[in-house]
Amino acid sequence: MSGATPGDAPATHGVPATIEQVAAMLRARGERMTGPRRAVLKVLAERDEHLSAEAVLSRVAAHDPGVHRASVYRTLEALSELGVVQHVHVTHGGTAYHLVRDERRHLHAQCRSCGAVYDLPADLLDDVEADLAHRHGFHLEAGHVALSGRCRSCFEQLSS
Amino acid sequence: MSGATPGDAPATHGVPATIEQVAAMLRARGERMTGPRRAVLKVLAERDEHLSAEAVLSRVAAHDPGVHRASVYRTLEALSELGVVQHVHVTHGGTAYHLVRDERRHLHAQCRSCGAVYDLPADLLDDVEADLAHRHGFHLEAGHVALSGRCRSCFEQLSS
DNA sequence: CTGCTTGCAAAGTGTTTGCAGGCCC
DNA sequence: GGGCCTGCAAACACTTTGCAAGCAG
Repeated sequence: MSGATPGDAPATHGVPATIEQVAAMLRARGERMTGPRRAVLKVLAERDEHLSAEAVLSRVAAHDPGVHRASVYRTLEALSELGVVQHVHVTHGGTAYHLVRDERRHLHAQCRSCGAVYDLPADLLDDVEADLAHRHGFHLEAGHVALSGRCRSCFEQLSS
Repeated sequence: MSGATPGDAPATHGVPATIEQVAAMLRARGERMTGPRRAVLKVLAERDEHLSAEAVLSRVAAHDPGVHRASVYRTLEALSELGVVQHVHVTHGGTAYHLVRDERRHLHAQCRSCGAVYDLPADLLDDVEADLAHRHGFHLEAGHVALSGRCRSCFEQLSS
């Protein structure tokens, strides 16, 4: 028995619910759980938002100013490779990160005008994905970049 | 009568076929046709490729080393606003540019692994576009960012 | 103690901007 | 010859990297 909170599954794979589960996943690959990594996970878990690396940094820094920018970038990359974090490329300011949650799988759309990022149903592009795979051999990963366009209010503003 | 090549339409709007037509479109807005702009248009017309700003610069520089990087960026932006050039955001190295051609309207997909950009049928996302507009008020501009995924060969390489 | 991770600082990439002079129309 | 455009250089935002020390397991 480990020191995991009662009710936790061992979870050395799949979508983890606690920091200790992520720690186990890291150790299973010969990697380690550290202060900065814990801090980044906490920030991502606190809010269900799409945070830029810089936004993660400043929230981490609020509680622990010692954590360096480079460590945040390296942590986000490590957690992405683990499959615990997903990153989405957006056009405005780089890359957005969030925890992977089974219940919350979704796609992204970004407004070209105001930069806001919206969540879309996960299955929106399923048909297109199948079509691309069969007809072109291209394996779409639809969640990896935000679709671009105009949100309702920006669109109306353009017409007026 | 302007000095346009015989057979040219006046074209102060729509998709132009010659540099003089673009010049007319610029003048109609109080802007000007210049050496650097001509050079950029020539480079884009020579190849039906997706060129990065830096690639445009180096091809322009091959014939006219005096043209500055900043002018290429400003020209590409000016021509985009005119509607003569389209830009597509790709994840690897920034932004890709190409001339707008009615016959060649298309979407883009980029391989996450090798970075190659593929053209896709223009109507691929028409249904999704209509759906998003009606149900979410989001007006998709599907050609503005490249869809992401893995091309056939990179996908097969991952599985092996 | 082994070696994965960190903090630091510097470099890197792609792009933008302020300014004085130059050239289009 | 008015003012849009240019070349120049510096700044910009975001991200990556080499290195020696630090800490997890």
